[in-house]
Amino acid sequence: MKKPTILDVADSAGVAVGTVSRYLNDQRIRKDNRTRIEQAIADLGYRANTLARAMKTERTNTVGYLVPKFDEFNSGILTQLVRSLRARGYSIVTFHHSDEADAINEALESASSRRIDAIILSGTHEVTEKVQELLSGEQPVIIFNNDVPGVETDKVLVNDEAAAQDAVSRMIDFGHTRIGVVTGDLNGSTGQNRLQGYRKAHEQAGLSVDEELVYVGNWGQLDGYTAMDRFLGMENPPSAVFFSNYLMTIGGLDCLSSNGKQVGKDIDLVTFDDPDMFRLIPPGITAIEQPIEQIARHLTEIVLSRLDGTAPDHPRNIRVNCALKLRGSLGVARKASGKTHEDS
Amino acid sequence: MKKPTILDVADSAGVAVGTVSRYLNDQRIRKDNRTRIEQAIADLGYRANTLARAMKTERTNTVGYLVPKFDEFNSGILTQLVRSLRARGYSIVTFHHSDEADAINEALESASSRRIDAIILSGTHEVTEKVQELLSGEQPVIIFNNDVPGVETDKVLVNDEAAAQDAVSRMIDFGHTRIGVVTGDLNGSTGQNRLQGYRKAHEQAGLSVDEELVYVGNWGQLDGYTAMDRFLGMENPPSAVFFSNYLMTIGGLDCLSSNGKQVGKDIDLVTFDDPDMFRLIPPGITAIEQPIEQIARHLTEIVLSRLDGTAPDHPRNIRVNCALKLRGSLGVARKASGKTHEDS
DNA sequence: TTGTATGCGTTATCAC
DNA sequence: GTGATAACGCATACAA
Repeated sequence: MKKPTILDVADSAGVAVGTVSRYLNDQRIRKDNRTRIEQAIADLGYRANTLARAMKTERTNTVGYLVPKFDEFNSGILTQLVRSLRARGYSIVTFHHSDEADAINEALESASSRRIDAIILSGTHEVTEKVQELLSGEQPVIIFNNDVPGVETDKVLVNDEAAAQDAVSRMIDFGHTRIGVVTGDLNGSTGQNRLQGYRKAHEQAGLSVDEELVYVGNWGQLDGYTAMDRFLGMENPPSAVFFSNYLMTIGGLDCLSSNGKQVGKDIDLVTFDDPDMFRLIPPGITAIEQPIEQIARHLTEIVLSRLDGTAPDHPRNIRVNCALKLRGSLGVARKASGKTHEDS
Repeated sequence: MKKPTILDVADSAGVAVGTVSRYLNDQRIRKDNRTRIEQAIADLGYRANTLARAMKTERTNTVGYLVPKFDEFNSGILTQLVRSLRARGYSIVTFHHSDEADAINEALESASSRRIDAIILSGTHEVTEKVQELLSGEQPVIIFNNDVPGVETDKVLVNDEAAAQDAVSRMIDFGHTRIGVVTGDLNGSTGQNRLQGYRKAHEQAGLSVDEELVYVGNWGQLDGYTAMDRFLGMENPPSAVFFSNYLMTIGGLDCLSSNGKQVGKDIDLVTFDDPDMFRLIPPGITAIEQPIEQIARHLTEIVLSRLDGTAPDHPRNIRVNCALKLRGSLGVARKASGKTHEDS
């Protein structure tokens, strides 16, 4: 028993297919025809075939979402996007690539082959050429989180450098002069800029950076562990560490705990990303909170306006700010600073 | 400049469309034709139109993934699924419904209208009727995590009741007699079974359950906070609490921290779900670890076999076991039990 | 093995 | 407003 088509509906309602089609697309219809069509649809359990529609309209009402992994941040964005885009009739097809070039290519080809209407992606340097190819097509591409430099398209990024600089400056304010940094892949803007913020903070304070304290990882938990392990093994270890994302921070915390070191006492710690649990890990992890809702809102707005055709011709370039959540892991006890704004 | 079609490729290669089509579908082709077609495809940047193909083949190579929210558990499963299904040419379109009936219906209608080949869903009681409708169609439906009773289809579930019972029994072993429980929505099997495990453990130990200690929440962080707050306010508070998922645990931890209570000292705590950070929250949260990889593997295997047609006629019903990770939050210090296996 | 023709379920373009 | 009909891009049965 095959799925009913528009033709079955037309038969059952005693009208022509064109009329049914017009009904489905909210065009003017005689009232009695309308009721009979609705009846027929209900009787037959008819569901419009999106594929056939897409063939004519060149619109699949589908948006691609391509990220390196579904971590807390990307899942959070996805949650919002599914909701807000679904409200406008769009579905989201997801891809993740683990930063592997093959996976990225496969995903982009699949996306292209599926004729998705737009793609939202967290950039990687690997991505550049394929994205250029996409851009030469007619599908809007929106980049978030990790920039793909040299690509001219809509972007929603956080102010990585400024946020990192601000955070590290705070660490310096608290009296730290030897601050370790664990950053992610430097091929991406995120890794680069967060490290750059770390350097700028030092520069501004007239401190020089001991390159031994700069650890370049790849965003993974293990990287954080390894980095912290190296720091702890040093003759002159850092008194505080700045982590560029939460997964590496978890690794670092794991290492500290394995070595019996106490955060906020033996060593201070500040991190990019603020998952809920950081508040609960004593003495509270000082963290840079990325405004997930805000980012998702911008993405939604941009996607929809591009698809509506109401977007400006030039690519938009949005930078959102992050908030530093001061908590015990930046030794508040050690030096009672004037304002320590904590979330309630 | 429109996207090239199979016809353009055929022209450019000097062959007929049928030949190109056969090439695309890995059928036998004369060698020289093959090379010329490949050349043409490269020249034109041709990408097969999945939609048009799907209209003929009735296969979209798309699998739907419908969950209440993209939390750590569901995101973890999704990560694995995207990878393993992509390897077989399938893309995943995601939906989340926040347990709202409207959202569920919309998602299922969208899925149906998109002619996805199969759908993997974390059940809800709300889902029942619509799922039945789907099942009467030809799309395979695979249920995981939360059962939809009365629906006959493939299922991959964890042994909720046994795992909970085991965990609570351990708590009783440790000397607890007043154990609070915070469970999720009792309309779902997950909430029901985990609570049932709690009851069974009591029964088996000859303890009666004080119904005052049973808090029914809805899986959210706030529920955990509220529950713990109520427990703490009691005249005769529980000496330990069992949480049915990690989000509620976070809420509970938050409440404890706000009230200056120490886990593993003032109160013991065991939870379903084991996100990485639970190891790091002192003194370590004793947790029931769900085997995400294993679940995802089963789901993949079932989906693929259904789509291959190699699956048995009868629905499969898989139950996987969970591991209890004993940590400090179940007062090991208080009563040194014989075996306390901790992950290394 | 290859070319040709038909149809998949819609929408859009016509006359009516 | 409505009905008939030609596309959309591909796979496939059939003829060559």
